[in-house]
Amino acid sequence: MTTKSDFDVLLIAGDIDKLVHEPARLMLLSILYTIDSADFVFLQKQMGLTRGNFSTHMSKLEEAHYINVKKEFVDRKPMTVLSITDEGRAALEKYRGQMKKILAALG
Amino acid sequence: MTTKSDFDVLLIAGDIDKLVHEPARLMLLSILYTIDSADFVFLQKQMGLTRGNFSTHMSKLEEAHYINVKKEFVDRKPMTVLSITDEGRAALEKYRGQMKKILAALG
DNA sequence: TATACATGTTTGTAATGAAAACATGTTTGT
DNA sequence: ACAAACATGTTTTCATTACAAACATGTATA
Repeated sequence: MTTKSDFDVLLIAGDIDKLVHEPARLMLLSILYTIDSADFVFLQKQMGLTRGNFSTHMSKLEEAHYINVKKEFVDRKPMTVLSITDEGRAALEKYRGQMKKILAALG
Repeated sequence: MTTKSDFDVLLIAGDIDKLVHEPARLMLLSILYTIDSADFVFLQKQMGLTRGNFSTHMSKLEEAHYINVKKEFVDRKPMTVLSITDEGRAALEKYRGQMKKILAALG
């Protein structure tokens, strides 16, 4: 018989995607998951992050292909538009599944 | 009227307790939440961490008073027993509540 | 009595998150 | 027209952190 402790499900915490797990990025990815796309300044202000901090988190998600970053000009000013990718959706859904299991195991 | 976006609940991700949120510690705290107490070697092996890594995570949770660490001798060998504190339980429950809201907002 | 074993801790290091400083261009004020 | 303020992001710098290797201590064994 396989030894299956009552907490074995909790071990999946070790497989969590840290790129998604980090709070600021979880927030950003979740927002984009619900509203599909939004611009840099709007998101940065809503989330209460500095521009620098937001920028680095954005870049990491972009490098992972979890979001798309499109740069355009509006009223002669630069505007950066973020949108979630299919890969990003999949990653967040996987994360959600893992976290749900963990939370469920806590009763 | 207060501007309440449909993703406002996701902003609570910024208030998450990072001490609990870190995967290895979330795992450890969750295990102790379900089985109350266990020893160092058992936990370290189950969790698949090196002793050094486990030791530092343990210490951080101890410093935060989320767990108790008791050292004794068994068969003339040192044994370290970890147990969750009320404060630790409260922290994990708060964390669970926050994460549940976030996950729920994702549909 | 040395060699291996067992249990943790401390130290060294690479990665990370956060904000300040910087770069680039635009609008405003005089 | 020209400087100062504003707007949008990026790059750099810094402190913290997660991780594992090395270390310390004691025990069992050959």
